[in-house]
Amino acid sequence: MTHRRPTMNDVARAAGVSLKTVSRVVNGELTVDPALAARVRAAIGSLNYRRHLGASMLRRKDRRTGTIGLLVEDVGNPFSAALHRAVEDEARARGVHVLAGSLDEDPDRERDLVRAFARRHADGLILAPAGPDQGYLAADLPPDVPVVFVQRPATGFAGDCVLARDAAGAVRAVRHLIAYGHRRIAFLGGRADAATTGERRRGYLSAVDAAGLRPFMIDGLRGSQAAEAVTRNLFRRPRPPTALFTGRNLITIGAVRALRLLDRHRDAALVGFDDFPLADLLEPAVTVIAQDPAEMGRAAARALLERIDGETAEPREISIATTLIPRGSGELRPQVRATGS
Amino acid sequence: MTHRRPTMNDVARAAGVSLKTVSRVVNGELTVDPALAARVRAAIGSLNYRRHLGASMLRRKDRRTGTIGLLVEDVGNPFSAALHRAVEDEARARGVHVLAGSLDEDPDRERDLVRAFARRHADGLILAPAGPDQGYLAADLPPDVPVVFVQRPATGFAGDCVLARDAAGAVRAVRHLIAYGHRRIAFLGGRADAATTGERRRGYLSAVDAAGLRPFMIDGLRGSQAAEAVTRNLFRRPRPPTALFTGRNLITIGAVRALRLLDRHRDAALVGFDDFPLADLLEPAVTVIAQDPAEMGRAAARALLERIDGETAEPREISIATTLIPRGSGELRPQVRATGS
DNA sequence: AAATCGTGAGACAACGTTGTCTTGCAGTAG
DNA sequence: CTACTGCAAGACAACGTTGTCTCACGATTT
Repeated sequence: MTHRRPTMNDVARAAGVSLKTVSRVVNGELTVDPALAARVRAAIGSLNYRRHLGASMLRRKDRRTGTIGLLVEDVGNPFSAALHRAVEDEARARGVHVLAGSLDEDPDRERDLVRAFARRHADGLILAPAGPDQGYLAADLPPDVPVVFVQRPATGFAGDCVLARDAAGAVRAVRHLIAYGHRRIAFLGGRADAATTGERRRGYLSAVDAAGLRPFMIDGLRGSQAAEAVTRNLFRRPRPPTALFTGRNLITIGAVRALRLLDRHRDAALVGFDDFPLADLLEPAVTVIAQDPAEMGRAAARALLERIDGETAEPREISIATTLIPRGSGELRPQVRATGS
Repeated sequence: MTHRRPTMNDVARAAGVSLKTVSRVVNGELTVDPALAARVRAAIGSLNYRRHLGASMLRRKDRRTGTIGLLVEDVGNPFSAALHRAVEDEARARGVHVLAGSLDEDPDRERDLVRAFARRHADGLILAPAGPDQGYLAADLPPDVPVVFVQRPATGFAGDCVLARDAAGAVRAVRHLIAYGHRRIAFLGGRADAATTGERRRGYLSAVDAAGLRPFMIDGLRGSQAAEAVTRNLFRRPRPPTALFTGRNLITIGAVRALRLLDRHRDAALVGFDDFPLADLLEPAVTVIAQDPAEMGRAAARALLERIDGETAEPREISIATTLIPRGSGELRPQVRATGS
């Protein structure tokens, strides 16, 4: 006799009851005599029986798998990892598990992973959109599987959406620098097509405009090294900026490296979007507009779990505040006085 | 008519073939006339049919789900996140998806999550053991589901094991400090029952012994704040250490904070186990024994996928080298000359 | 005391898919 | 021209579970 997985039938035989009674006990129905139920549970224990999830799901159509999918930019970066962790905590409190995947800003990968999670019967999805359009979700996802978007808004599919107040945060950063006397403030932004970058850029522009300054933007930076190179070039120009506003944590780190190499880290001001670990231990410590990835994760998970529990209200947009954390680098005053008025 | 999920039968009717033929096409069997297969595929496309994973798994017993489970200490910490990312990349190349969970060093949670993943038919598990014994795996996991352990060895269950050379790395760190003239070297370690801490402590002790020095250990630190507090107390003593060797990244960071606050960061030497982002940008930059979490993740994933593909050799132990990265903090010489011989 | 009700427990079918067996048909050898 | 082979494609059962229906039995009502 080979190592066969025990079935409800085996349990029923061992306990001397019918198959159906075992099913009832396993599903916690209360219409079973306690003595019988105890016998069944004993048999389950001694056979080490586990219900076959597939068979169960096959029979009952409404069945939840107790799994949600989380699709973020990169499970390895601190922002996504913190969000993941918060989602996991919130889910765990409800007995729900989390499947996570990294998109790498690749729309094809986004669609692939959505399909994969749909096949695995995820009860719902938390998605940080990578592609420009999420219309495909209607076709790839069963109609009763809700999606909550985080970080970036979605196009072409309705769902709750948890966003940081990107534009407001950017305005705050620029005003802060202006308050410290800066008039040449450069913006170093990420990929041009990412919605977050767009919002931050918009905030930068409007604040710069409102103050009557000339905007100075470099867009489309992909990573820390690109940001470092660009920053070094920036300070070779005849009239370099006196302050930098960087659009995301990797760019901020690249800028810090460049300023350090150029030995400008004590006079060029820097405010970064996104907090990052150890920002407070650098010299000078880095002033940031902090998002709250944990709060975003919690909010997204809560919204999703409510939808899964049947909430049918109109999709909401939940926006999570950003905080300016002054640490030093953003409070440096310009060294070279502007010659104008 | 309600929104019913299309079945193979629906596809068969639409394509004018039998149910079984659809099954053959879906499973890529080659015994189907190309013209028929094309008709079937067209029908699948127009109905947007997806095979019901549960029903499929129910019927074929050998079926892989294409999912592996990853159980790490905390998906939010940089080490685990990097490992996760590497596992995901390696798995993705084989079309396999990754379910991840955080254990928080809690043995109960470890067992819970293993059960949860078993229920979801994970094809295999990568586990960084939290508890002292993994004997329960034999009962909770079907006999054909392989487990690969990372970071810490397992007890009571056979499986491949991917470890960093913890003891060797610790010896290296201590020798490095000794070479720079230190004779009072303190060790700040993590939880006493974690195998990694044990190994690192062992390495510290043997290197200190070999040099004829007196060991000086503080164990059981849980996080960054505990490490910070302990370090501050340490330097209030009459003869404080001239060098610190810290047992993991969170402890290193706590120690850095304390040294900074005490303004000892320019004279007390520090070598940390585990690299961490921005260690090179601190002042002084932090010398570390770097593990290679990405390499560990890749090795673990490869080993697991081989096992899943039927590899049956004896369990291997794969050990991944650590690297000493000198950056400054570990090359500070002791300021107060020892008065001895 | 007969009729009614409520409740616990079993019989049976069905979920969507795949393994096995059978059928039908064309091609080929005798 | 018959018999046999090979192969594509269909018929049917089975996987392990749960929904629905039915039955038996004791308690309550008339």
